[in-house]
Amino acid sequence: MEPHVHKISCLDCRLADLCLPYGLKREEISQLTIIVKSKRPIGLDEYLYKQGEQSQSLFAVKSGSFRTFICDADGSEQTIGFYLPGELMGLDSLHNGFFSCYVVALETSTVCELPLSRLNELAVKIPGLQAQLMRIVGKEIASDHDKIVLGHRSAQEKMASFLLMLSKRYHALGFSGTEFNLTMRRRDIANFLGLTIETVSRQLTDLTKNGIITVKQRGVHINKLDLLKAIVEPCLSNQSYGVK
Amino acid sequence: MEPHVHKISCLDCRLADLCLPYGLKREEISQLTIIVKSKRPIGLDEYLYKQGEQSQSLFAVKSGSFRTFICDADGSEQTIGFYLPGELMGLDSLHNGFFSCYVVALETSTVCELPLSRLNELAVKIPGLQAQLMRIVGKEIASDHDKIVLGHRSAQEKMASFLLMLSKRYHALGFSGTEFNLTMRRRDIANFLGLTIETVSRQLTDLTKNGIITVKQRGVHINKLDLLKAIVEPCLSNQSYGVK
DNA sequence: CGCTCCCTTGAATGAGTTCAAGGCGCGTGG
DNA sequence: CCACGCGCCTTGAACTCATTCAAGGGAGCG
Repeated sequence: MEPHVHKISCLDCRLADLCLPYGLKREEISQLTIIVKSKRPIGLDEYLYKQGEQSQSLFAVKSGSFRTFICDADGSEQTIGFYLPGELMGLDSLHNGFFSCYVVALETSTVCELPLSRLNELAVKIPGLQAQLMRIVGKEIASDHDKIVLGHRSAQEKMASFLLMLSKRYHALGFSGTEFNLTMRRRDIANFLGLTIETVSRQLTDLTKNGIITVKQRGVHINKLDLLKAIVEPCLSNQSYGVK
Repeated sequence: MEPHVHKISCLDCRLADLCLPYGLKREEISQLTIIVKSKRPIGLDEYLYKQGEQSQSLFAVKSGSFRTFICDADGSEQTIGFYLPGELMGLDSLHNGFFSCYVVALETSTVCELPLSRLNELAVKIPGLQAQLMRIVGKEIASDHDKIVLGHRSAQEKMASFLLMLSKRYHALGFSGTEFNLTMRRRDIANFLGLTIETVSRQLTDLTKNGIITVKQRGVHINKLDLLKAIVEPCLSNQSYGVK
């Protein structure tokens, strides 16, 4: 028996305002819903797509989380980032139609598939959709710039930034911004931040000793958000100009 | 007397194939030309736009070169990248309508201004323009990913990558890929790569001692392109899948 | 229970920074 | 035309932060 894939309309999706439908009229969202393909859940360590594959679609995270990384010539991974619900994956493929990254699930996760051909058709008809797509793309670029800057910072600043980045994103999703689970392994964090596992571990220990956070396995509790922000402060660009 | 600004049509521009007009029909390029505003030249160290300013336009480099950077809370600069002719600046502002970077000229340079309102109108009418805009945006994202990865590399690899990146881009512009001038200062290179000026200097010296390059002031000659590539090799993602 | 994977901790090493000094090229003004 | 001064770049030596190497603890699972 075929597993039944329950299709949720973008109209009912609680992530709509963080995702493509933001700013669209009900009627327009209905049209968007039509082109969205639901996929079966992606399991832990399962690939959503691979570097070099031809891209037919973009993907929005419906639930769970993903890690995206590039593979070097010698086969070693370079984690580029993490995706949480509401975020759009596959934008890198707009360049030439091929994915330039791997995307792998950090837990059992679900996605909405957006076939590019149909998305482009619709974007021409719905200017608001085009606009939102551009906003999302611009956000991706701005966030990549933050990552570039972060790469030049100390281990402590990297670690603090990483935690704050997650805190903000979980908060925006309506979850707690001070208590959440790290769905990625330490080595993923280390690889993402350009540090070793040992350094990540030591940084977490230091933050714990200072009473700023409490860590229990993958679980993190931020006790002193202000102190965490104070660590990151000097490397923050003043870029909160009217952010949505 | 008003300085006369000579307007060159995109039809005649030798950069057209590297810029927005790529893939458009002659008729469509004419329409694009109409919305392009020529601006007076930008002088050395002059700003094209600043972080926090409202964005009305994107800008294409017509001649010269630019540096883009973010300012920290404490006022220190973080160079994000460099722009050469044919490249599009201001994509980061698509996020929320405000520039998240500064852009400053590294030499006397000229740009084409593309008012966003008119560009968006036109993109709806010309699907090919929309497509090319998306390709450019995707390229920006892919190149940002390369920069993130580069941030985790050794000083030698960073330096070699930087030179190769310039080599490729100059070559694509029809200039020599093995002999060119660095239009940026050492401190800009250092800041971009997340190194100190001293380290950049030492790396250049090392490459010179190995006979790989010859440096005279801002002038660089790559003697052994293959050796330079060999240094970068291990950090290259296999991402030349059908690149234009 | 014993394996494996994940994470932590400690000590030695090293790449890149910091600090300090000096050289080179270029514009300015005598 | 030369002298001076300033910015830009290079070089050397000491230091430091993160890495590397090595060992051990703890959770989850067959």
